[in-house]
Amino acid sequence: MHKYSAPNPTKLDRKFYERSVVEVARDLIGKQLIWGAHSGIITETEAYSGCDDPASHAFKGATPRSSIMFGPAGIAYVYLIYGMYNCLNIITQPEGQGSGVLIRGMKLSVSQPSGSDLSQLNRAGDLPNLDGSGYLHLNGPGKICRHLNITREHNGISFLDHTDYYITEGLLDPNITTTTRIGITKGTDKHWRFVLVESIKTSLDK
DNA sequence: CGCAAGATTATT
DNA sequence: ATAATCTTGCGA
Repeated sequence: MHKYSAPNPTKLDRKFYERSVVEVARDLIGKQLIWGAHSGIITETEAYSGCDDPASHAFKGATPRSSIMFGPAGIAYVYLIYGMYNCLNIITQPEGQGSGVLIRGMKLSVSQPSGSDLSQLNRAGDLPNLDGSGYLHLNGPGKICRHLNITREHNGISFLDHTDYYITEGLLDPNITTTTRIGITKGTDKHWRFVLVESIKTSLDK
């Protein structure tokens, strides 16, 4: 059984996001993401650093697209990949450094399961729920944005000063593993992918 | 201005 | 394995 932080958890603040991108990526695992009417536990992240990371959009410096990565921490960076999927990132580190965390997986709270959601709801052995309802495991950055209706229109919104877009405390003591990052051809040596162990699919899952 | 590559996903 | 689909950034 998981332990959750106390009710009325505090919103993660600028100091949290301003740290090293790898630390922030790791520490976002198990946190609760609030996105409008949606909320869920973050289960998978990847760190993308700046000029030292060839896989990062910030590698070659600020471009029209990547300049947001060099801005202040705690800001959403949403980009389109392969012409059809959006990806949500959160900018980290002090201004001018160019880095961000890709949100790759989450357990979305589903209080009124219906239709196609029903067949995908996770059941036995899964994370317990905050409110007694179900979780939908969104494993993949494109799936998250599709389900939560996150688009490039949200590029630049702040997680620090909105009442309906923010991240709070979640699991008290999450088990986290690291692997190399997914879907990239450069920077494959860095183990900057973080996964909540309890969310890893096993043969016992349905 | 043309073009290749891309932090993905669903399907075969 | 591969198609789908279009933006971005680079080089000419």
